[in-house]
Amino acid sequence: MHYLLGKTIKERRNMLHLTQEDLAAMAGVALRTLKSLEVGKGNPSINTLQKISEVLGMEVRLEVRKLDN
Amino acid sequence: MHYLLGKTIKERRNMLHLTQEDLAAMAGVALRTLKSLEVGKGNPSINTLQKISEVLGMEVRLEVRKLDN
DNA sequence: TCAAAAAGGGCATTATAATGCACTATCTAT
DNA sequence: ATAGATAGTGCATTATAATGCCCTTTTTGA
Repeated sequence: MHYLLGKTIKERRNMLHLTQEDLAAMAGVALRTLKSLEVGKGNPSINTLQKISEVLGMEVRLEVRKLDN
Repeated sequence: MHYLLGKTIKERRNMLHLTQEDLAAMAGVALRTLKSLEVGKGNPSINTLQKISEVLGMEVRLEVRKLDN
């Protein structure tokens, strides 16, 4: 269901040359959690998402949908 | 912690003239869940957030942080 | 090649989000 | 002012996210 989310995280992580282990440690989330997330499994809380996003220099935003797609 | 998130949801909901009961029903989440979320309590999953965002014509996005704030 | 590193997954446990219920507080029209 | 509608909260329960352990698969550098 959140395949795109995991894909985004994985791509950004690779772009920064971080391993899953690096990112998980830096973000303060369990490696197992990050692994699952990246392959699109699970339904992360925004806490988890934000901790990871922080390290990736990204942010979770809630915004009005742009017209069209 | 997610005070801003709840505030955003509440503002958008009022803008659309929906009650918490309306929104919760339309989004398919428990009223209790929405209430807590709007006052900044809890740590919603992105599923919950997305269901609510959908009804509000909003979306949860993960994007690279803009330079500065 | 092939050994080490990195990624992916099964499963049990723990922490906590989601929910229901019942109540109180606040807002809103009359 | 006051009744009904809407919003906020405490607490117990249920569903599930987060985690740890351990093993398999895939990738990568020498």
